[in-house]
Amino acid sequence: MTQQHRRPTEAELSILRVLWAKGPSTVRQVVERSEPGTGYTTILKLLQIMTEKGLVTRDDSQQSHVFSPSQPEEKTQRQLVDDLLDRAFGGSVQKLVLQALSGSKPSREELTELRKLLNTLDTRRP
Amino acid sequence: MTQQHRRPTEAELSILRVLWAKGPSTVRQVVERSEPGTGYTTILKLLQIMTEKGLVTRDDSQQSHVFSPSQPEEKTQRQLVDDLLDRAFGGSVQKLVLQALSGSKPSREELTELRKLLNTLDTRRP
DNA sequence: ACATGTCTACGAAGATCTTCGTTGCTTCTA
DNA sequence: TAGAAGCAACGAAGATCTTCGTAGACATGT
Repeated sequence: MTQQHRRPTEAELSILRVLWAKGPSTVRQVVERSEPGTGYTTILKLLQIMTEKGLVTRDDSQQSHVFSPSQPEEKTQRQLVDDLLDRAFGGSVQKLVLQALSGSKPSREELTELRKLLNTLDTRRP
Repeated sequence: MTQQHRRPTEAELSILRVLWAKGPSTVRQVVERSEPGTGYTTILKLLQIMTEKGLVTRDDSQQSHVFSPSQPEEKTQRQLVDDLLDRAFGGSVQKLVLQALSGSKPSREELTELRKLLNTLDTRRP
């Protein structure tokens, strides 16, 4: 049975952000690398729950367990985008991209990059 | 004081989807226009809460109140995208667009549309 | 007037999420 | 070796979200 992944909650996502940015980490490291204000046991508990859910994997060969994301950053991000696409945009990628871009006022460089991206997707087409 | 909008919850968003698609609606109409399985009073309660939060406005001049989104669809969508951008993509529009597109395998027509969109944003540049 | 149907309001239960205190185990150190 | 420090496990409280039963207001038709 493939463990189906529920969308990470708010607090879970903030932990995943740390693991993505800083790599595999102990509880203490996650605490230090997070925005201050959240207690040690809170983060420990969250990591335990995330382990149960399959969001992270735990290496307990050492005294202090080390946690890693169980999926690559990109895969989780894609799930989140697909989810938002369904829930708020009726599946229209175009609308989503439009809102993303209109909010951020992208630089000319970013626009150029995005054009390249479109070209890549186009030529890669089956 | 401007009522600051918290991100709509799951159930709230599914009601907003109906109001966006079908226009101002009574409770009964929202029920009929939603996926079946949710009771009348549940949706009534949600609309009451959404009214308190300022997510919808209520016209109670008639016997059956009529609810409308208090913000245009696009504004709420942009808030949701900006939010996801912050929470999951470190603010990188590019990454978000990449994931959105790689998930959906857009048609050539869609890609053309997106190019037009990029051009528009480019020439509109300050 | 009364019964029936429709409506809003309200409260509370159940589910999920977040937070942290406490406990007991292990490791370090004086 | 005794005490202190660091660690995971657990349980439970509090917050938020979702669901619905019940009650009361209002209209309609007989």
